[in-house]
Amino acid sequence: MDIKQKIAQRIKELREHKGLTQEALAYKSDVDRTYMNHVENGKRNISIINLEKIIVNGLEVSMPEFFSVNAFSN
Amino acid sequence: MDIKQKIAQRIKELREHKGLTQEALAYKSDVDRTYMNHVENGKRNISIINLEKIIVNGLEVSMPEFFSVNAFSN
DNA sequence: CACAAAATGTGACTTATAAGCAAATGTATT
DNA sequence: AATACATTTGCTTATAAGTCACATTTTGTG
Repeated sequence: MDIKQKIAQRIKELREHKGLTQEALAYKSDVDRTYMNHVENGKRNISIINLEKIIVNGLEVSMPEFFSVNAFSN
Repeated sequence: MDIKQKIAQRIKELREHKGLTQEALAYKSDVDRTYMNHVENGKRNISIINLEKIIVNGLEVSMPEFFSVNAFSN
């Protein structure tokens, strides 16, 4: 699986764990709802600045926590 | 410190630990030597695909290892 | 069930900017 | 001063960011 899809999956996993809609997460992350949807479907080669906004502001986890061994090894 | 600079620092740290030049790392990562330099100086908002190439192909570490707690928490 | 309302997904498009590269300069190291 | 490594500027091209209109799917309520 490619990195865009791993990112996508991880975002979705953490978003659902927090009980947020894509729209709510987008709002917290300060990105467009449809952009959030694209990312969560592995359709965007996101830049590190936008990714960090989603991780830190939106999902409220640390970078190491987002890129956990379980989610990203292999 | 912003995320670009954290990435920059972490790349430099791991590159030097492996005893590679910027040029050698660039070659392994399949990016331009000057681009590698820009990234390592925190001047580029790198995309996740290029970042992964540098981490996995160039530095030969996993994503979780790159984004270790020590390097990225706070 | 039916059918609204909420949530998610899609494709296409413009604008902003990342990617890539060349040429030249800077900075040691021998 | 020659070699190796790092840095900088400036430019073009490729593509990420951002948004819209609309479609589809899922969920809650009578």
